[in-house]
Amino acid sequence: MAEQPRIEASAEGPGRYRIAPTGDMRVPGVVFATEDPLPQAAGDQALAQVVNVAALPGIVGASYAMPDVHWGYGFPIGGVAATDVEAGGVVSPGGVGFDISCGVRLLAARCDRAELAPRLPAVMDSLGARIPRGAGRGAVWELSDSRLDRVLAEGARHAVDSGHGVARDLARCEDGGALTGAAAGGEVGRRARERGLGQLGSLGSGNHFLEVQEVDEVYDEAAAEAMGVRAGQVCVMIHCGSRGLGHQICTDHVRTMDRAMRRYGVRVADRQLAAVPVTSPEGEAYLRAMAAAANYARANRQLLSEAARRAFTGELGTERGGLDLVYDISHNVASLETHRVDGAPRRLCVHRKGATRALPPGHRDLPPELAEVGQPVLIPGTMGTASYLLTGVEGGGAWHSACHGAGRVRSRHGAAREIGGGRLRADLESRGIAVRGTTARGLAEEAPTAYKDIDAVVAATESAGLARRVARLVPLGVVKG
DNA sequence: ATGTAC
Repeated sequence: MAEQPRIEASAEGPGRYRIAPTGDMRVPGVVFATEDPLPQAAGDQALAQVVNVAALPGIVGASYAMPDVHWGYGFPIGGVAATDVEAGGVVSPGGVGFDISCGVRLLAARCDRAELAPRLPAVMDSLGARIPRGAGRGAVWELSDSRLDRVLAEGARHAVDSGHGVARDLARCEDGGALTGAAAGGEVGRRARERGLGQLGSLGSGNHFLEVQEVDEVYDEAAAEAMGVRAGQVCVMIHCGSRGLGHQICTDHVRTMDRAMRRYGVRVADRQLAAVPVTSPEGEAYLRAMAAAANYARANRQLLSEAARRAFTGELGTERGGLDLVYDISHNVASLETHRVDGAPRRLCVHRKGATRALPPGHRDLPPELAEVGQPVLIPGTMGTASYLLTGVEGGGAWHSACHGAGRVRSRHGAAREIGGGRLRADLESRGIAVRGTTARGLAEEAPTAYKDIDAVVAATESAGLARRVARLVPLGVVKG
């Protein structure tokens, strides 16, 4: 176990802690938190990982940690790191995570809680029957090889073009629903493709979910209205990623980089930080494969949205059951962005792993209808707890990034030992939250006690000036992966 | 997160 690094309050403002550069660190560590900046889990090495990331070739600014930071593979989950592409900056699959483009989508229903209430059990049953979940195969849309190619290249756009959604959906997806520059060749290996064929339109497992929610509180009426949500409204939130395809791509490219690193003279503090220069053939190949997996994840959330729409319209009719996309955003991805560094614009490879992009009002990457309010930032809560809709703010730190969720503080095993799934289900149902899917063990592993308090994480994110609250959502029903 | 171990 590495020694816990020294961390101190930052002079740059409230809600910030700093790890001064020592040893091989090229930049400081910056941890955003209101109090107790140390991750709570016993043996959690997240801060040591913040230090390791600070030593990556080409890193600029700082090695950042969001308020929900916890221990991950190589990089901490809740970590943000940018490298200077033209100054030998590296790209690392560990800085994106195994679940490439894991993310969240929020849809707004055309009804309120009271209108839905009599039909909620039937809607939940229909969702339970329509939403593939759990490990392994199961898909809303079984793909042929050529269809998979289109999904990898065009993401949610191909799903919509094929009748799975409406054109307006794409305007409300980050990057218009498709990252450009996705792999056209062997960067996505045969095993990754095989795993992807049978999983498009599926939740997966762990903390992934589809929830029916109610808008519990609105903090900014104007922003909420621009985004298409209002108090009392029913919403659907989907949290999932690129399933086995993204996992296999990460595995394959970590192995390739682990072998290639020496050739580029890249030395890292932890083998799990395997990295190569962004401009190297291996770096470019990873970014193309990552984009393909990101497109798969976006199409995955699009297909699940369609399944949810069928469940809602089936029970509520085509008018009341309509689901309008609020936004779709990833929290596990690297992107090439231009930012000012020491006063000059630089091309950066920004790794966000368990961190959400949070563009401020007026940013040119926003669609016109969101230009005034900023980028919607979707923060999924833990089962049975609140979720949040935030928006990016001017001057947001960490290259315009925010948190991504509550952040685990107890292992799956530890969580399951603490509370039985049966009791948890009874607790949820006694609070009027319908649960469909998963096993007792699956429920117990995701117990709210295994996570930080989402309200506190979001408050810390806001007070650190990373993003601000637009609305809070609470669950009415959950379909667990 | 993950055909929860190559």
